[in-house]
Order: sequence, then structure tokens, then C-alpha cells
Amino acid sequence: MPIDGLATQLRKGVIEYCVLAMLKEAPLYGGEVIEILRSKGQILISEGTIYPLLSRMRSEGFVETEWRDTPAGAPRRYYRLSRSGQKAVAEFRDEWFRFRNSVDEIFRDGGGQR
Amino acid sequence: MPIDGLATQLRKGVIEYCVLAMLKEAPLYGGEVIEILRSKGQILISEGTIYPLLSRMRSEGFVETEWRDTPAGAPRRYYRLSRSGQKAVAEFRDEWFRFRNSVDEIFRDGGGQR
DNA sequence: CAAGGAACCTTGCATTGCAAGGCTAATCCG
DNA sequence: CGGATTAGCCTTGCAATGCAAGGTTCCTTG
Repeated sequence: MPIDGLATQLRKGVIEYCVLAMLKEAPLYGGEVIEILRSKGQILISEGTIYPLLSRMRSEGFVETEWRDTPAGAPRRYYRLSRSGQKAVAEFRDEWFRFRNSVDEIFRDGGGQR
Repeated sequence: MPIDGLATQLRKGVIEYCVLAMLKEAPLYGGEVIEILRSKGQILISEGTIYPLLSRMRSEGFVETEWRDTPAGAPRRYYRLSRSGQKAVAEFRDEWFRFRNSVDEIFRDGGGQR
């Protein structure tokens, strides 16, 4: 059984930009990203999702990384938003609001046919 | 180049339920579905998307179909919402609003870290 | 009959979320 | 000391689904 049935497909293509938006506030490491998203309720993700995603964003140049030691336990790789990442979030943000308004409209009245 | 870059991934898993919601008003055929979605601006789809999708919904029992002749040209297959389709839309609708609120929140203030 | 158009469908591909499992380093406990 | 535990990171293989491109069928028009 998937992590959450219906919403799985909803997450596609949104998580990446959610993570970038979260990095606007402060650098985060993988476990922290998962934790914050879980606390949002509808965006549950697993490690198998987040680490490949973070790697992808790094190779696309949207984030820069840095290892930091911890007082106890394994070191953490922190992700920080790059300039091109900031630009990507801004563009996606506009796209998101347009898109979600269209969908809202359809669920409100069936699309106002014709 | 895809039909619309950034939004392509957003569409995943949403289009199916948008179409079901549209069928609540009246039965539609494939070309009509595409036309209505295009008129919404942010939900551009192509035939290669809609026909496999309609077939899938039929085999899942969410829609029932019926051929109708046209005054001129090829006959059209009309899709009508089934009872289980109605139920599916209602469930997804709730899921959608929860999900979009979470995403909105993240883009509003970066996720209200911590 | 040939040409054209509308509607439908299929094939192959790319993206991306996920489950499962593995690796490493530090700590805890006997 | 040495095994078990924990936290953090990553990889592999799979499944869902949107898309482009191309093909088929049926009807009309010239």
C-alpha cells in the first residue's frame, strides 16, 4: 500500500518546489525536510523520495550543499537555495496559483461547461 | 518541447478527477473534454493523454459509455459518470482541498518551519 | 473514386514518487 | 572491548501517468 493512496499522484512535480520554497528560510538537511513536510499533513514523503529528489536538484543547480558535523551521530548534508533555485521557485509559484485556481473552478461547478 | 513545461507534472493525477467532475454536469465525448479543459487555461492536454485516460476510467468502472451518431462525420463515444465515479470524485475533492491548502501554506511562508 | 476531416486509439518514452534494502559513523550497553 | 542500536544518506527496481507521433475508421464533398 502506498504511503497515501489518492494523494500520491498529486505530489508529482510539486514536492520539488515545496522543498525549494522551504529552503528559502534556512538550509536544511534531508531528515529535517521530511519532518517538516510530514507536519503539514498532506505531504507525506519517504526517504526513497527525498534523497533522489535532493540529488536531482543539486545536479540541476537549484541547491548547493555543505557537510556539517553533529554533536552526536553521523554528519549531515545541508542544502541551501542557489540563485537559480530562487528564480525557479518564483516561477513555479505563479504557475501553481494559476493551476490550482483552474482546478478549484472545476471542482466548484464542474468546469462551467461550454 | 512538452505541451507546457512546468505544469506537466502538476497535471499528474489531477486530470482524471477533473474530467470526472466535468462529467457530473452532462455526458461528454473526448474532443469536448479537451476543448473545455483548454478553455480553463492551465490544464492543456492532448489526445494522447485523454484517450488512454478515458479508457482507464472505463475499465475502472468510473464512467459508462455510449456511441452516438453525428449529423456529419464519425460517431462519438460519450462518457457518463457512474455511481462509483461520483463517489470517487467526492473523495478526491476533499483530498484536493486539503492538499492544496498545504501547498499554499508552504508557498506563503516557506512552510512555517519547525 | 479520391481527398479531407473529425473522432478515436495505440505505441514508446520520460518523469518521478515509492518500497525495500544497504552503507557508514557514532553511541550505548553488557 | 565488541555486538546492537541509531541516525543519516543513498541506490535499485518498479509503477503510474502525461505526452508526441502516428495510425485507423467513418463520413462527406467534389
